[in-house]
Amino acid sequence: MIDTEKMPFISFSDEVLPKVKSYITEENEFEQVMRILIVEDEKGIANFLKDGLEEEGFAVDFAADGRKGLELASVNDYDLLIFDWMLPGLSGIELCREFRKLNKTAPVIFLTARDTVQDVVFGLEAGANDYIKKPFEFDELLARIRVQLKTRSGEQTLLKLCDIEMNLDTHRVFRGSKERELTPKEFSLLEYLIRNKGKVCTRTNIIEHVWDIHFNSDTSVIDVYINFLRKKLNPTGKEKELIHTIRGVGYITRDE
Amino acid sequence: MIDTEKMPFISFSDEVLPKVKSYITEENEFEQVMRILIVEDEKGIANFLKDGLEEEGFAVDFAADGRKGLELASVNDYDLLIFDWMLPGLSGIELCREFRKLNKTAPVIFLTARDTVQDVVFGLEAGANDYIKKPFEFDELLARIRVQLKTRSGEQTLLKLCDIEMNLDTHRVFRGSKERELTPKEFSLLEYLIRNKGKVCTRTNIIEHVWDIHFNSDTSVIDVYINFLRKKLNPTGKEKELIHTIRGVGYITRDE
DNA sequence: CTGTTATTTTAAGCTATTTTTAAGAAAGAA
DNA sequence: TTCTTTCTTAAAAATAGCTTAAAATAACAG
Repeated sequence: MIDTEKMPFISFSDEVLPKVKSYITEENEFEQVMRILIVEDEKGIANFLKDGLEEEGFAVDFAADGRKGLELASVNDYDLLIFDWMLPGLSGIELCREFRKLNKTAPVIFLTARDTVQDVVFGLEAGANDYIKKPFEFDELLARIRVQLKTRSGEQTLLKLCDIEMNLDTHRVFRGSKERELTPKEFSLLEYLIRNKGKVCTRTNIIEHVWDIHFNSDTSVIDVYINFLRKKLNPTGKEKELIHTIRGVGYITRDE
Repeated sequence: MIDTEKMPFISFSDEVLPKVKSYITEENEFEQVMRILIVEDEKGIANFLKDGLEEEGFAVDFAADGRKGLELASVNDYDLLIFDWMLPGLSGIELCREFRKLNKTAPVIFLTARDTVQDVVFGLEAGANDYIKKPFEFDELLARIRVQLKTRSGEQTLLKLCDIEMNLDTHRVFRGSKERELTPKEFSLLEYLIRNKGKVCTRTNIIEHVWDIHFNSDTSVIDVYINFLRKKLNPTGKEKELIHTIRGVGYITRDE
C-alpha cells in the first residue's frame, strides 16, 4: 500500500495509481503471492475465509469436500493449507494424513469445533502444524498463518541503513548491489551503529557494547575502526557518507 | 522410558533395568536430547512443567524472571523456549523480542492467561511460534512442542546442497553421481551444516549440536573435521568449495 | 579375548588476517 | 594563535584458522 501521507509532496491521480502499484510490486520481486487452500464444507465460513484472505493478498483456492481437497492439494503446490475437521468424503484428519503421505511439507492448520485435548493432540499428531478452535477470530487465524509462513520461508534477518544491507544470518554486507567484506570487529561496530541509528553513540557506549570493555581505558581503537569502516563503505569518497561525527560526543548514523 | 508391554518376551528384574536403559541410550545415538528453557515466575506451574517435560525425555532449564531467562537463552542453545507473558524484570513479550534480536531462530511458545485476540496476535507478531492459553492441559502443550520440534528438524530424509545429496535413511552421501564415504562424525557435521544452509553456524552451535558438548571447551576438533569434510567433498580441489569460512564467526553452506 | 583397523581427539607449527598501539597531521573551537 | 579533538597511517602484536602427525579411543573380525 502506498502511504501518501508520508509523501506529502507527491499526489497521484486515480489513473496513475494502478501503474505505480504494479511498479512497486515488480520491485519487490521477492514478495511473491502465497497460495492457500481451504477445505471446508460450510459455505458461510469458507466464503468468509476466502474473502478475508484474498483481501490480505493471498491467492486462495477452495474445496468443499475431502476428496476434492486432496486432489487439489496433490496437483498444486500450496504454501499453506487450512482443513476443517468434519468433512464429507474424507475427514480432515484423513486428508491431512494422505497429504503428508504425498511427501508434502507445507504447513497445515486445522480449523474445527472439536476442542477436547484429545482432538487437538490427535490432529497435531496427524501432521498438522496448528489447530484453531471454532469459533475463532479472523485476526488470530491471520497471525497464525503468518507465523507458519514466516517459519517456513527461513527468512533472514536484515538490518538496513540507506542503501546498506547487513545480513546477520550470512554475515554479509552490501552497499547497493556490491558486497563489502568486513572483519568481525568492523561488522559488529557497524551493526551497533545501525541498530542505534538516529541516536548518537558515545565512545563509552561503543567500547562497552562492541569491545565489551567496562572500565575506563584510553584507546584510539574506535577512531581507527570508524576509519576502516568509512573506507570500506565508501572507498572512492564519492558515495554518501553514512557515519557522521558529533564532535565531543560520538558518532551517529541515520536514514534519509 | 522402556515400554515392557511392547516387548512381552522380555522381562527385567529391577536390578538389571538401569544397565539396560543406558545401553539403549547409547544405541540411539542419533536421537539427541532436546533442550528446553522455561521462563515462568509461578513456581507451581514451573515445577509441574519441568517435571513433566523431563519425564518425557527433554533436558529442561528454568528461569523465574525475564532477565535471567534472557541470560540463559543467550548463553545456551535451546531447541525450544516456553515463556510466560507476565514476568518480573522483563515481560515475556520483551523477552521474546530481545531473544529474536539475538538472531536466534529456535521456536518460542507463549503460555499465558491473557487470551484476547489482540494478545495472541501481539504475541505471535513479537516472534512467538505458538500461543497457548492458560489453563492448559499438559498433553496439548506436549503435542504442540512436538510439532514445533518436528517442523524444525524436518521429516525429510533427503537433504540437498548444490550437487550434494545426503540420504539420511541409507546414510550415504553423493556429490553428483559419485559417492563420498563419510565417517559418522563427518556425516552428522555435514548434516548440521546443510540443515542450516544459508545461516552461519558458530563453533558453539556446532559443538553443541554435533558433539553434544554444553560447556566451554577449547578444542580444535571442529577445524579438523571441517578439513576432513572439505577433502572428501573436494579431493582434487577442482570442484566448487561448499563449506565457507566466516572468519571470527563460523562456517556456512549455501546453495548456488 | 585379542589383535587389527577405522575413527576420533589432541597438540603443535605455520600463515595470513585481524586487532591494537602509537604518533604525527588535520580540523574545529575558543 | 593555541588547545583539544578527531583522522590517518604505519608497524607491532595478537589471534584465528589451516594443516599435519601422532595419540587415544572405539569398532570389529577371528
